[in-house]
Amino acid sequence: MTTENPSDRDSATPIILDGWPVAEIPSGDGVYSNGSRDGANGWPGGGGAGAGAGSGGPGWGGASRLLDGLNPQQREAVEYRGPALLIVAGAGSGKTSVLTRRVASLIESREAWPSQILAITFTNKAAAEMRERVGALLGQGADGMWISTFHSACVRILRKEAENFGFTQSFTIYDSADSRVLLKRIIKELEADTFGFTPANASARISKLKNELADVESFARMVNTSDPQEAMFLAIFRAYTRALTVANAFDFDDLIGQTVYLFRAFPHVAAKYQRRFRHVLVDEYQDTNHAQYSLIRELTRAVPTDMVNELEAAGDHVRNLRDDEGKIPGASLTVVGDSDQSIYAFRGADIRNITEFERDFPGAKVVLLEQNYRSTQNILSAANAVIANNFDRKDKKLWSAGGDGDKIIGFTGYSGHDEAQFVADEIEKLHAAGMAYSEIAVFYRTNAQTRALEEIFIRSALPYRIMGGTKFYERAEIKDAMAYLAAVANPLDTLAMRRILNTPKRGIGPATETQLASFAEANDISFREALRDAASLGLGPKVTRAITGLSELLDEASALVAEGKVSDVITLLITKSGLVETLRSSRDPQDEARAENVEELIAVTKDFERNNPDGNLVDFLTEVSLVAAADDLDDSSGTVSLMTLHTAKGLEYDAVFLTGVEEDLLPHRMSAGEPGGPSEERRLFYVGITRARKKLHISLAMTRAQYGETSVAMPSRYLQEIPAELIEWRQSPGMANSRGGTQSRALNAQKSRWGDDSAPGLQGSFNGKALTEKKDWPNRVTNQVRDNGDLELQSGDRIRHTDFGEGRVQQVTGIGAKRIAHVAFDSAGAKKLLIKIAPIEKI
DNA sequence: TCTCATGCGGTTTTT
DNA sequence: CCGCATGAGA
Repeated sequence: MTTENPSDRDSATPIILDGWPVAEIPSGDGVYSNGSRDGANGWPGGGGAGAGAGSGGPGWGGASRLLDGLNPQQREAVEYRGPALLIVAGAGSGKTSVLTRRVASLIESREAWPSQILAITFTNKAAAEMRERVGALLGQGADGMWISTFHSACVRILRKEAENFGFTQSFTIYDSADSRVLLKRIIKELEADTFGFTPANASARISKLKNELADVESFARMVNTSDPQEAMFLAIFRAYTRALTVANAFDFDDLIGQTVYLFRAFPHVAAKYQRRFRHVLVDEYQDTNHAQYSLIRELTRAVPTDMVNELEAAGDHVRNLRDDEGKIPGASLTVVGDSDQSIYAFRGADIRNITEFERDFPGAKVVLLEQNYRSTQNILSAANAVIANNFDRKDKKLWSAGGDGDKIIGFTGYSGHDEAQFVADEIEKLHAAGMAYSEIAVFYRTNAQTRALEEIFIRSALPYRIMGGTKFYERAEIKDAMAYLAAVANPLDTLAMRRILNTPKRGIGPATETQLASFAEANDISFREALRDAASLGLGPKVTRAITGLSELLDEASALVAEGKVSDVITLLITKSGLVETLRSSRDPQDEARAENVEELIAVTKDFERNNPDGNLVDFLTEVSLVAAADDLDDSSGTVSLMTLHTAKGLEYDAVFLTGVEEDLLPHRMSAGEPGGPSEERRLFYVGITRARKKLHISLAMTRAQYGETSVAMPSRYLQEIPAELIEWRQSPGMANSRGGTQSRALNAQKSRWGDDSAPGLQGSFNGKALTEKKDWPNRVTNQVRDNGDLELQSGDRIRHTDFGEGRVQQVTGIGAKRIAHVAFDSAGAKKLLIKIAPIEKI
């Protein structure tokens, strides 16, 4: 990930402990230990108002700077000192600002060294932003802090400590796709598919167990093995766990779970980190799962006296950290979160971690941030009204001093394309009125919804980018190239080895692969060594040559690793393996782009080298494994951003389009069965609403295409939870329906939901007839992509568009394939069209 | 062993 | 609709 700055990494890669500034604290210099200021050794018990702002005012110069422009609650959140602090931060309440200033104030007041601070965020993007903002406040003073995600913090610890429990520090990290490949093989071997197991559901179940910190052994103890299906699952879980261990690999969930295990099994290891981190801060606490919660608990545990003595005997400076009893008190914990924005329960996030924080950490202080600095009051009122429908939540109301602002704009399209056209048109209007594209975002529930949006956007020549779509690193050819690297870095990584075995095709088929695997098994050697011994397997000469050739290439590459540059290693691998060459000479036209992608990877490694001069191959692999969808958000690109509601969390835009607000989509059909499903979906809607600063658009469609079929869609139940006076419907569900023609209401339409007291114009529900009348829709958009070749247009030309009818070209801009016609249509108004693919003809 | 054709199933969100 | 698995033929 891009979040680790070089100096940060430096201290981690070699020996972590020795590099820590804390070891260099001159003894007797009590200023930097907790002991010097009020309430360190024995925290002022229980939620005391004393510790922060009031008592003994700050004696350092920069403090007021850090408090500038903060409201009283925010100030308190920055200044409070105590063992535990919960900041309940509503959407847009300035929590990042509070968090960064809190960190800065700890440093500036010399209450802590940077190295004593651990700040954990959920995404690399958030970590990067936080690091940047802390850096802006402190400059070099921020160096040495750990500001990272749960996962990268754990990787760092695990790499350092792996040898303690049977792994080597060059372990591979399996992402969810890797896990599924592995499970696929296991399920096939065990013939577990007959019990209904699939890689997806097995992986989900294992992940759930690991999030609860269960391992195979504990699971085996509680499972009912007389149930054959359960017995089978246990077998899968066993095989999976064993495969990971043998491959010297961790999956995503292991990164957290194994770190907790490490701390619990090896108290002296835990003590190092407990001693080091005196201030632990956790962002998005409502999204932590049990494993993450446990990790935090372990990290903030006190170090018992005898363990401190041990540390001291080993040469650590611990005296300043001891309390009266000689132990090192637990680190101070600050968590920030908002239970209304908890949207990851499906992934094991436990909302109780935040709702029961005060019970977990007795004496914890709670600060509430309710003033919103982001959105207009209308948007906030809608958000408040929606979220109020979730029961069992603490009442909390966002408010703004910024005025009501514009009404929310509602629109109902006849189809997903129609809806997309509305979005595109509105964006053009906003842009024409001076709003930058980069300040506009379009949200949707599922990735599948991007298709219609993309089609229309391309045609309308709207610059857009999809955040977290098919990611670069998920492409097969990139995974192939990465597998070569993984195989070199971790020779035990059988999964990677098998992946590259016949990629590119070198005549090593499944039969040979199985032979190699059983040869390895029988002789108790690794797959890698089996490759080396291929000659003794008695295979055909051609196959044997292919195998030894690959084996030698890997050897050559590992020799190169020692000399350094990752880019040289990857270059060697992808050229000598023939990976690029094969793609280049393929007659599949898509392979050309794939070859370019693989070569792009070289550029990526060079970037990495520039940013991490001391980074090695393992560091590079780690970085790549942990990059996530939300991380490559680059706001400077000047494009409209498209993303799922989940990706949207934590971001904000001037104008937001919330699309597909329909039953079965939001709330999603799949959520209906889950216990907290509908509430979580509502929170997702709430998150979407609260991303908007000034303009919020909510749209839906009457029919939606899915899996190639169109089906009738119903307005989302959440729509009617927004007070009618806050929405201005450009085209309400009722209006959209009536325009379609006859008003025969379907018998099963839910009339009561759309009673007169909700939005006006909503009474008419969708009817089944819409489908058959589809061809008459005025805004209908065909979904075939066409190519107009070198169609020449100039201003003054008349054209005909399949959807918009006839119009006159006003202007032509752009060059080549990106030529854009600005057209004034006779009835549809002004549009911009990408000439190459727009469904138009000259008349 | 590789390539092509056909049929089937699946589908939420992601560190 | 799309990707993937499966099976036949080269």
